[in-house]
Amino acid sequence: MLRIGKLTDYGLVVLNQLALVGSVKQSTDDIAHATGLSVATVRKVMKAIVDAGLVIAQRGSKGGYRIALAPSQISVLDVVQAFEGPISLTECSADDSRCEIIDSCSLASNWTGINDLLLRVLEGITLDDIRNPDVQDKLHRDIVDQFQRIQLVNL
Amino acid sequence: MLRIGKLTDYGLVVLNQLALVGSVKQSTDDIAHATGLSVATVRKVMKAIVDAGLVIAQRGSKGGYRIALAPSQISVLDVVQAFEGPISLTECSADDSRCEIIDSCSLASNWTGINDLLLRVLEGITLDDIRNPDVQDKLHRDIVDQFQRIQLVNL
DNA sequence: TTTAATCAATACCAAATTGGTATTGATTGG
DNA sequence: CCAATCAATACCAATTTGGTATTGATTAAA
Repeated sequence: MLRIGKLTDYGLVVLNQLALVGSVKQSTDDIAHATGLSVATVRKVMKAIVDAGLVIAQRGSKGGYRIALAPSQISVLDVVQAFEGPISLTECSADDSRCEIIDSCSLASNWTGINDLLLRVLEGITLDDIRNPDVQDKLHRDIVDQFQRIQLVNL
Repeated sequence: MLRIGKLTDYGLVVLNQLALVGSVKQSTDDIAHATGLSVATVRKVMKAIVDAGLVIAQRGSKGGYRIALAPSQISVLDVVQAFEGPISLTECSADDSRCEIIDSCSLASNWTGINDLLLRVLEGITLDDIRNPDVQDKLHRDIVDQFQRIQLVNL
């Protein structure tokens, strides 16, 4: 299900912080300090984004975290999926489950379509866009404009 | 938070059923039968879509439900909001709450932007589109095309 | 006016999820 | 070897969700 919990938000905050310092490694404590999050929570956040390959961890003394990709290469979808797992709006649009509502299950494919649509939108917004409000605003306006035009065509 | 639970899915299924029979009233039992949902669950579903004004209820003997608007006038956003309430992706983008993470709270506005974007997408898809796969597919393709073009512009 | 059909409101409960924290173990540089 | 650091897990309280049941209000019709 497409759901954005606090952890996802924290993830973006942490990635923003890591992007800020570039290739300088930062320890859990450093990150906790910089973001205002608790150390324990940061640890949980780090696990998700390390597992997702967005951040590189180095263990041991003088270890720490650094961002794995350029901010322009990290999409909001990447972050969301790192925390929420593979996103599907409904159970119907998930891979494994089968719908028990026999008669109306034709709707399932539609949720899937809507799901894809939202994923693409999230995929098109990068960490870089988010860190630069101007670019993000522009992106937003453009999409809205385009979308309204599309609506008209389909009336 | 934008989350689509089973009830929302059921809501769409029920609305689809009501759209199918047009202005003919249907009782809770009728709907339960037609959709395969339990009567108790249908009642819960009906409350949400009646409260949202998407369906008109008539009490008493020979009462029942009928759809309140043309399917082309009901958006997926309407249905989602009927069940999930006002949608905001994160608590940060909700009206009342304030973010405790002082340093990085500038990100909040970005979630709001992303949120708006997703809402517009959902707003642009109607019950009619969903019931007609062709139209929905076309809508989907168009948006994706447009979106990719926008991405290129912003590289 | 009584009755049966029907929706409305609410309350309840079990299960799953989420946010948050703590503990113990593995790795690494000095 | 040791101190710093990440990894893995386990835990818990609080909330949310799905699902059901119960009681009350309304209405048409006999």
